[in-house]
Amino acid sequence: MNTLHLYNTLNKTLEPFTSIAPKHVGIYVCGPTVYGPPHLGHVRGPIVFDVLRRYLILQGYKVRFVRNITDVGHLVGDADEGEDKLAKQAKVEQLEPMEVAQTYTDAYNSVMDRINVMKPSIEPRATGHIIEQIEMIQTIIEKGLAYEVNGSVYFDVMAYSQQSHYGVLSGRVLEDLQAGAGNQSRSLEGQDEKRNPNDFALWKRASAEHIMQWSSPWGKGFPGWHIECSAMSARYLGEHFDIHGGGMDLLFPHHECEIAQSTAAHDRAPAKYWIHHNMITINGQKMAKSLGNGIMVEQLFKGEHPLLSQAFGPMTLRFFVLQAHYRGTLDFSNDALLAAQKGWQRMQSAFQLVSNLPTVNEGATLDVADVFSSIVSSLNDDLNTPQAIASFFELSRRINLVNDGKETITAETKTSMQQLIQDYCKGVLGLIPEDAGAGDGLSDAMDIILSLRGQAKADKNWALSDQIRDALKEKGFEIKDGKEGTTWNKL
RNA sequence: GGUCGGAUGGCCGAGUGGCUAGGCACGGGUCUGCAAAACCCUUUACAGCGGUUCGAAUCCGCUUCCGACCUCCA
Repeated sequence: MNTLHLYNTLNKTLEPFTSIAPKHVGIYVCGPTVYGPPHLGHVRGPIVFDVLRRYLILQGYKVRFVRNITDVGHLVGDADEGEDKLAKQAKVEQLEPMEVAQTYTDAYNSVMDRINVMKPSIEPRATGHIIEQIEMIQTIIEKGLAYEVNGSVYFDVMAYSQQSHYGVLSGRVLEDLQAGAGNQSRSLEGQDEKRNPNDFALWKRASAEHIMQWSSPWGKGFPGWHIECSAMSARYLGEHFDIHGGGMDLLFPHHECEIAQSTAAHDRAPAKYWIHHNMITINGQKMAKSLGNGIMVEQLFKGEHPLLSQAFGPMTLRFFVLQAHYRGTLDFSNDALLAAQKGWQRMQSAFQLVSNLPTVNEGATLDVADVFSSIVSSLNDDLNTPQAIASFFELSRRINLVNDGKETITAETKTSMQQLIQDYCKGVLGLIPEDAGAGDGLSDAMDIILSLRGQAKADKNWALSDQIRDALKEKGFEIKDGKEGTTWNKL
């Protein structure tokens, strides 16, 4: 494919991407609810949309990337129905809700930094946009598409569906929703206030013990579960913007409600493209607290989890995520992670060889034009990163062949190789070499150790040289003796 | 129950009418003090049963199994 195509959930088709405004793209991605430490499920979406953003930037677009922090709302399931998730956690920990939110926002962002996800252009918080949300609710009420009951405001789905299609995104039909088996046992608070079971809250009246609450035209309360994204995306990207992203689990009701609210308030659909990534599984099973198979990102980085045999670095994680297409499920397992780690290391060490590759003026035996075009067309095909990575392995193979003197390249081919690595691997995929100890003197210290070991080798003191190699390996440093000298890397 | 996805070799994971993706693991080899790396060779899979077709992992039907969502979730 010659141009970027994306699968638009709205139309269930692959569509060529064209921006609403020339050379500018607005992206809104649903961010985390910050009430717990980041787990593996938190990592996929950000990486996927980071690649999309980086690819658009490479193509010359100016991208405004908005990813919110949800620090209010969302009800707790289980026995604590109706209670605010953040408030609940706060009671447990005896902390201010905002303190909890801050702690986990920091934890989340620290993970984002480590896996090389670019910071959002704007990272708005729900609690910082109560006014915008209230104003939007008022607009919807004025249009006759929401109603107030006992200090709560509900979106009138039936009234809305008279003029617009409720269910455009999820393909859900109102009649089917009414049947809604499976959840009948869950009696939700305020259900009897609604005119119709499908109506959803825009604003909820807060009980006295509810910690997070704000004044509103309808009394003290807090915003509903979907309105924040509508209000903040409109504020920062406009009423109609390019791309809205999120996990498939948010498709219904969250995104469906967003579309309904925004359309009600602004008389137009909010986003042109809706992009949804699939979920992750652990050893083929859904990751869930009840199954006891949840893995926190920190546990992965430290190797501290019963399902993991060792620690896996941030780039291994990123590489692993990109080795699967974003719309398929991604299965985490120790074996799969080990495979990803090995593959990523091999690719990395090949890439390190490029700058020293010899070139010839004529009679070169290979080039990389085909690799270049296949990487570009893979990315254009709905961000097919696994295919792009396969091509990067082909590039690695060719680099190694040239390095071994079995094939030759021109200087132009070498430049192409460098461009591919710089612009596409580092730039778009965001896969950067994990530099072990740059700037902290580790590299210098290692040079000293390795030169001493080189001396031992020259003396044929194999016992000593092997001892040094083994000891370093135990500490996570791998030593490789090549023809051009000894190299090392951090495992 | 409703809606929507899946099932690919030992593991992960692309592809989607004819041309054995790729990674990891396994086995053999070259190289090497040994190891690692690198390179070469090797391993022909698409849940089952029917159908369409010159040809199907790819299209259609049925069956089995798995999963997601259906007002907590990334």
